[in-house]
Amino acid sequence: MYKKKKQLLEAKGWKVGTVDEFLGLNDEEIAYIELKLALSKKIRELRLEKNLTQVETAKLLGSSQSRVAKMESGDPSVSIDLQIRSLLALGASMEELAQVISP
Amino acid sequence: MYKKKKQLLEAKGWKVGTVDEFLGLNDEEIAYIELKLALSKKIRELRLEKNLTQVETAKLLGSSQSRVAKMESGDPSVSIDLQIRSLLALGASMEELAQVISP
DNA sequence: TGACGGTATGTCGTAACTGACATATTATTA
DNA sequence: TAATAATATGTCAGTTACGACATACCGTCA
Repeated sequence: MYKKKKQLLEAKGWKVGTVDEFLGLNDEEIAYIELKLALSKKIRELRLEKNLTQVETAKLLGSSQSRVAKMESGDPSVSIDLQIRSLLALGASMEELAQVISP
Repeated sequence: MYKKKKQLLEAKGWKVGTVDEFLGLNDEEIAYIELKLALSKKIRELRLEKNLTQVETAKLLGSSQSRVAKMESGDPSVSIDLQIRSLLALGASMEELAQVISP
């Protein structure tokens, strides 16, 4: 199974076992999850750019290390809302944000 | 008071009275609210493009008319997450989404 | 090997969001 | 004017997302 599909499923909170578990994910859901994963990567990217640990970043955001880890993995318990607020707090511009969504 | 500022404050859930209420909104918060308002407008735009009422749209989204109205007004009780999911459900592409964020 | 810094994973109580409903407001048309 | 359709506003109970904490995992360096 391709890595991207696996990530999609895992981000949805599913365990990957059989192939046809892909059924049940419609276009909107796939777009949503891909968006979340793209934001994940950008958060980690900005954090590393600034040479911050997850603990330091959590403090900066008023959050916790575990939640930062979840943000960066596209965990189902993390909303896109929080990801965007975090990116803005990390200094991302609107242009950068837009580029994450549509590179 | 300019309309945009008024919208910003109202979206934040504040009543507009005096000028210095603007204090307390930092850059990130302003960016967040502007983003929410931009998404609001796009939701209405797509809905009207499809000649849907809020009631019809609510049914399409599995939501309610009142929440659609709030989505379209950038109400503080509506998350960016819900706005994005709604836009995707209304058929918005990633490119459109990106353009909303950075026109 | 062990210790340590960084990250990942799981759980929990609380706060924020959500759909639903009631009701108010606005616009249009007879 | 009244009636009707569309939208806006307010509230609330159920759900979800949140920060916090504990603990597990992983790499690196002594």
